[in-house]
Amino acid sequence: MSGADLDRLAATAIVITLRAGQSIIEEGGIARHFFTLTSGTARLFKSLPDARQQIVSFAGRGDLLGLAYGARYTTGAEAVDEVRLCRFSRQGLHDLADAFPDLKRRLLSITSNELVLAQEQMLLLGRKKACERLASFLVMRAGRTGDADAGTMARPAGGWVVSLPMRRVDIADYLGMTIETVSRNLTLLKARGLIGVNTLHQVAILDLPALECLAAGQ
Amino acid sequence: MSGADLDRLAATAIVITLRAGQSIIEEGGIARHFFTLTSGTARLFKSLPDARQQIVSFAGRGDLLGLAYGARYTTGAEAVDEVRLCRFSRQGLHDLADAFPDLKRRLLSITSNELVLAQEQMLLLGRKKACERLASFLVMRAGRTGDADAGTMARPAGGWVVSLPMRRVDIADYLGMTIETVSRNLTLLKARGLIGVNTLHQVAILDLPALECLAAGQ
DNA sequence: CGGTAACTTGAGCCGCTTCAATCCGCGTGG
DNA sequence: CCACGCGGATTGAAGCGGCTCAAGTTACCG
Repeated sequence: MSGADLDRLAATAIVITLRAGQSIIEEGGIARHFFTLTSGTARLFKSLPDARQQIVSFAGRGDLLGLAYGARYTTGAEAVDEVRLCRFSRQGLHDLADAFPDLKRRLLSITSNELVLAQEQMLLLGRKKACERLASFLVMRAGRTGDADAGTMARPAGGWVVSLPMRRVDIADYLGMTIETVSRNLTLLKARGLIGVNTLHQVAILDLPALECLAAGQ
Repeated sequence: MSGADLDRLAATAIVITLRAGQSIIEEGGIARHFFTLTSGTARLFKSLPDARQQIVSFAGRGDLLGLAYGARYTTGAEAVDEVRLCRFSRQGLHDLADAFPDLKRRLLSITSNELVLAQEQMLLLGRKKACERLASFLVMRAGRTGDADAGTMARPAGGWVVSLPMRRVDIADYLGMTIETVSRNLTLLKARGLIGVNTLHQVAILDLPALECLAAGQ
């Protein structure tokens, strides 16, 4: 996006700050806006009538929300921790996309990328065992090299440190399992010496190669 | 795509016919081409080293293969039954997309659509029970209103007839379960009077509302 | 410190997988 | 035209991984 594009878009922008748990996008609602996340983490999810939930992705700083859909939002979005975002008119983007082909290329690139991630997640949900899922999740989180506030990591003496701003129930809903299974397998990975659990929301990766191996299903 | 675009693209095209089981795209291979499927059905899949497989989608007539990826194919593709397709140069498409912004819009629309379907499938794989998965699959297949040769349906006296060109193992790999569970649940749905199994590759939907209800998780 | 929400741990159970046997459909050749 | 053979599908029995339910523990916040 060039500076001029951004300026025109910025004219319709509203800055919003939300606390943990508050709703950003209502699943099935009419898609009037889209958002850019400037700080914090959000969960994008789909639900079944009896409250079963599947988190489709976590969004961090710089990510766009509410884009890849038609007239209605097909996923909901909620704040995982304190979230700041800019709200834009959806129509504004469409006008802009018509005027600036480069923007379309950018949107295509973002969407393609999300599709590849979604397909990787389908492999995880359909075919991986619980501990492989958790390993995949931790490796993926470690790969977010500080591009999001909540996903920052550093390399202290103890190894890679991964921050997990979400609660266990979010991890469970992302990996298609229960909080108990998440908890048990975290303990398991810790007992095997692959990770260290520093606090509830911070995990140290002690043996990244072994974790990657597990994540790959070997 | 306008006629002129197609003409330029067609200059690089090669028509290919494959038998059931033959490979179209090798997972992880360098992405030199893309394909349009003109008849038959293909499976797109991702694999783990120990041969566990997840089918990410089935492609029918008119679908594009090998598009939404980077330098390498992130999913493999194989023929489910006899498949005819046109092979195009990937570079040709990129040149064309730069010259004709409308094509980009089209690609974005296709990719967005696939993303929405992928997210729906994540909900299925992560949170639905075996019989709900099978019901979802059959309803989805019934929804393909004859846009693909292999997915055609008609409405005879007995109800909607859905054609399933793929084998049970493909259905299992698509729904994240085993062939035995697929088979058992087909028998179950039949016993409940929701479907009738005409042949191995053709199922009659006798109670679509009930099947949709089951698919939605109610 | 107390209170509460979130997390961990334990015990028992259930749905799906695994392993194995049988059945069916279809093509082939006698 | 029918017997045979083979790959794929169904059915059965047993085991197990993850779920459910329940209790205990920890982190966090006023």
